[in-house]
Amino acid sequence: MAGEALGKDIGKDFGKPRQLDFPRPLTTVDVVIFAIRDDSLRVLLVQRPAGEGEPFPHAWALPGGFVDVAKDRDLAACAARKLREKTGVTSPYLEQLGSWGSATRDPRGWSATHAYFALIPDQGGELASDARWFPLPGGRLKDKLAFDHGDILATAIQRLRNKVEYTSLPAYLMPAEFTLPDLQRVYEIVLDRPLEKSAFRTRILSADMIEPVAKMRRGPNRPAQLYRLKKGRAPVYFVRTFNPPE
Amino acid sequence: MAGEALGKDIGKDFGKPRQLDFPRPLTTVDVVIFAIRDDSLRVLLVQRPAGEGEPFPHAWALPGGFVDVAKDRDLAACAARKLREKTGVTSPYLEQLGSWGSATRDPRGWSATHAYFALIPDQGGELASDARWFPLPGGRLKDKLAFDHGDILATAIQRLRNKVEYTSLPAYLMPAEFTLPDLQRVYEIVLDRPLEKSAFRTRILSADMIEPVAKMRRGPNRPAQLYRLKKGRAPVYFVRTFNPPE
DNA sequence: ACAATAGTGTCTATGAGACAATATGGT
DNA sequence: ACCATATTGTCTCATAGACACTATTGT
Repeated sequence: MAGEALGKDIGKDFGKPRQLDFPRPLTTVDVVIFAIRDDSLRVLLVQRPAGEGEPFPHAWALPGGFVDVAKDRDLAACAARKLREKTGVTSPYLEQLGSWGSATRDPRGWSATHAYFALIPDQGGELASDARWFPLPGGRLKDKLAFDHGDILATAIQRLRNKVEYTSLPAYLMPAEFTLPDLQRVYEIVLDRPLEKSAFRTRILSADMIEPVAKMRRGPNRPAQLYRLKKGRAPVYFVRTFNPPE
Repeated sequence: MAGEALGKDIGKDFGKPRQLDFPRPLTTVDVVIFAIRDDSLRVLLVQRPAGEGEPFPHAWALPGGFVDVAKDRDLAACAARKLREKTGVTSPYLEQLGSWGSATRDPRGWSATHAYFALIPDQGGELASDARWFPLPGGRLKDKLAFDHGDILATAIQRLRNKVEYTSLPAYLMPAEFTLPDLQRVYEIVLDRPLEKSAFRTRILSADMIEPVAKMRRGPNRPAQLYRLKKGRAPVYFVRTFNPPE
């Protein structure tokens, strides 16, 4: 069976496929999905199944799986499909994080995963029953994850924090309409340190990435202007970082 | 034959490998190798073979090839091996660039490549006979490359230029000893614009990334202090970019 | 002395950090 | 009026950009 499937793929158009006749690594795609929930940064994890031959039974892992050469046109489409299947989100911020491949990361054999990195707004309720949002206190996850997913997650958190210093990425974690203090709070959650109100506002407003809507957020105090992301959601790169506090 | 090779990989430790019984994408690693030669940024390309069943015969391509599950412990080792085979360099700057995978990028079937990005000093003479250093006038390559290697190369150039704005990466393109004007020249070659001498020197020297050696470069004018990279070659990130000229 | 390049200093503009001051709603 | 939060303003500091100036070699 394996031979037939592989042979069909190999022998299609070429007379002498000798050079393709060697074992191929497994190919997977995994997605690190971040969202802000309950005032903290969270990552979506799924529990590994416990069937026979399944590696890391019951362990928590990044959502992902094998590339389906029939269904997936390319890697990004595969990542988008996995994100959609788990969260229903179709138009997120999705970027490639990197790839991890080695002889030992999967007990089933030499395998390589293409890791992606998604930012989505808080989606309210419904999740697949095997999925959960895990908080990341101090930018770390307590639990050990399946495969090398702990490494991949750590890399994703580092990349997110690093980019938040000088880009508009947190905008993709916001709901459709939000205030400047809301946005600042999200920056502070991700960076885990307070930012200066005044400098923050100057920077965001001069970046020309958001526009006011004709509404105010009302509460028991002075109302705040509501904004939304401008169309053409390309992330903005600032010329200077928020100065780290050493 | 194909079935036997695949079966050996699959059936090793598990009783019911049903879930692995599907076609696997091809897995390759490609390396974008940059160096400065003759006062210009160059990339190392190799010519595709012309045997039967070979895709893109005679076309130029990035050095790379299939992951060898017997020889390569992991992806980085595979990339380092390919770099070593083509250039003899063993201790370069090597980082992951990203991965490209789709049903159509290789006529032999669904394939994914893990692309790496290397910076090496100019190595003087000897190259494999199928390899050549191509200049990149204006940050572009005239020739069409095999597969999607043109896209990969363009991404690598963009990443290099972007990082050069705020990191010490060009240091890895320098020979063991170099002067500050030498280093500035390399920055200018990569960025394709002149930089201010004074600001450049202040920035590099305060970054604590190089140290003077007890020698001067002599010429028909004032001698220049020679420097070398400090040990622990981690790249330095500056807190501000060189201001782009808009 | 002169050419040529190495290296330093001076002045200005920009934007962050600190923090004070003001604005505007609900109660 | 008072509280709480939003929004703006003021002052200082660090660093890039522009550009002038000084230093040191070979010829």
